[in-house]
Amino acid sequence: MPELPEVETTRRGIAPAIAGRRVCDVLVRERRLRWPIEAGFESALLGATVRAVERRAKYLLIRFDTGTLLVHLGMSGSLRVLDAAVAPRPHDHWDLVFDSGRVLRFHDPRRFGSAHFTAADPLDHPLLRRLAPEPLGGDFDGGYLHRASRGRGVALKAFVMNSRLVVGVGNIYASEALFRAGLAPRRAARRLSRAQAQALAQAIKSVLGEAIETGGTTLRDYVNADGAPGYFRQKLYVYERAGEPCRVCGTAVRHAVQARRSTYWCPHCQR
DNA sequence: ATGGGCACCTGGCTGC
DNA sequence: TGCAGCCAGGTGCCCA
Repeated sequence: MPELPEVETTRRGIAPAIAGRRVCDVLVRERRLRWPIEAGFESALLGATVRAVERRAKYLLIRFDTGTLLVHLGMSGSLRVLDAAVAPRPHDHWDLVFDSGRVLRFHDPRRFGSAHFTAADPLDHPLLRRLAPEPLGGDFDGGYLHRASRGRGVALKAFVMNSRLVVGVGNIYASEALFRAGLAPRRAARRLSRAQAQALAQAIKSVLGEAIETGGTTLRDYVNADGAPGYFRQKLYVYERAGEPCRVCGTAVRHAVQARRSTYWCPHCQR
């Protein structure tokens, strides 16, 4: 499912519902996620109070008075806030029940998602420690992108999806950002001019920012904290539009597989 | 260091 | 109707 805009939309949805609330029950139905849920998960969270809900890359950081819960939604995960009386469905793997009578429920059919509790600084956690800058932050700009691309033979599509370079750009928004920047996905990173790097950084920021404002992209099963889909799909220029006319020039959108992931681009608008 | 491929898992769709 | 095959918003890890 989710790339950065969908995770951020989830964060904004769950934060007001759980901030300041205390966990009065923890139910784990399936421990076999990407990494098994540790044995101490329930006892660590029981009785804890939510201080804030933050995001780093595609991880949600639910900060409690006692530590931090790191949640990743993988490919098919979602987090919803429901009335605690609502019966769980298949693939609802764990619940945090709050003193408000609401439940934070993690749903993930493919189980590529994860949940870790840590009492230490979450930014020092092995999963977060080596992550690159946030795309919407001030550390990420054309100059940074241009410097990082020097000597790199990798294709631009894979380059912008590399979480050691910049986080949060997944398969949908990589294609969309390259379209907005007018850059062909198979061009080598080292061939980026300074101006093109600037355009690409700006395109990444604009596409992610606009997707967040629209509630993210729902292709198949993504839903926000209220169970509603995102509407950015209607604004996609190329993703899953193979053979359809480019919204700018009318040329048929093309599709190819790069590094085992589908890539879409307009052969006329992108060079 | 860099780049590429694999693995993890379920469900939905396509085509024979 | 049944079923095999393929594909899907991610990413850590292993290999050359």
